[in-house]
Amino acid sequence: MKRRNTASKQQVLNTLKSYGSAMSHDMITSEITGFDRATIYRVLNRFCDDGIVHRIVGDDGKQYFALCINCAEKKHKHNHFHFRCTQCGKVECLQGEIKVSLPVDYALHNFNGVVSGLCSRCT
Amino acid sequence: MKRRNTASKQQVLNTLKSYGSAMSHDMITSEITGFDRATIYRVLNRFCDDGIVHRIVGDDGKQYFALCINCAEKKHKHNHFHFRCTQCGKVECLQGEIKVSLPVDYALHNFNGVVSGLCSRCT
DNA sequence: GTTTATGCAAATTCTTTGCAATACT
DNA sequence: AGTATTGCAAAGAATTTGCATAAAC
Repeated sequence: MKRRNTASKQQVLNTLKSYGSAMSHDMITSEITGFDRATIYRVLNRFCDDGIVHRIVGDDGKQYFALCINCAEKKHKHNHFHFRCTQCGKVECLQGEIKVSLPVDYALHNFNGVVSGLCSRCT
Repeated sequence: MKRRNTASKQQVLNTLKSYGSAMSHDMITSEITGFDRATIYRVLNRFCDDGIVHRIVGDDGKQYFALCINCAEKKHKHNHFHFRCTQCGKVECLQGEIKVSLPVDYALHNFNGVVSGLCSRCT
C-alpha cells in the first residue's frame, strides 16, 4: 500500500518532533486543529506500522506516541523505561537499556516499561 | 471504612489464588458467575487499595490483577516484568527485580513493566 | 483515473458511577 | 439500626470502523 504525504501526517510529525517527548492523542489534537479525531488516530497507527513512531501504553491504559529517534533502519530498540508524571501528564524517556530475559521458547514482540509518579516540576 | 467478607470477595480471591497468575476482569468473570460486572470491578479495586492485589496494565491497555504474593506487610515489591502472550492472553510474572533510576527530584509511585509476545505453548 | 486519505457518525471495548435495594454485623 | 455491598442501568473515556466524499499521485 502506497503512502501519501498529506498535511495531517506532516503536522503530526512536526508536533511530535518539536514537543520532544511522547504525546497522547489528546495532546496532539490540542496542538493541531482542523483534523478529525479519527484521522489523527489513523495517522498515528500508520506511523507505528511503518516504524516511524513508537507506541507506549501508559499505566493509565492510554497510548502515547514518540518518534523513533535512536532506532536504526528496521532495528528498533525501545527497551528503555518511560516516566509518566501523574500530575502534568508528561511522558519522557528514561536512560538505561533494560534487558528482559524470557523463559525458553518464548518470543518477545513488544517491550513496554512505564513508571509513574511526580516529575521534578510537580513534586 | 470497614470491610465485609462477602461471597464476591472470597470467590475473586479464590479464583486468583487457584489460577496462579494475573487475570483480567474478563477472565475472572468467566470463572465466577452470579455477580455483576461492576461488583467484580469494585472488589478488584478494593483489593488494590488494600494492597492485597496488584494491578498490572498490559500493553493492550487492559488491567490485570495478581495476588501480592511476595509482598511483605506494607512493603510492596512489584518491580518485575510481566509477560503477556498475545495469543492465549496469559499474563505471568517474569523473574528478576528491575531497578529503575529516576532523575533527581522525581518521585516514583508505580512500576509497570510488561513485555508481550508468544509463550512456549503458543509459539 | 485509481487508490489512498479524510470526515462524520456510529460502534466497540473497558471501566466507572449514581442510586435504590439488599445484606452484613 | 447503621453502614458496607450489590445490581442494574447508564455514563464515560479511549479507540476503532464503515462508508461516502475528497484529495494525491
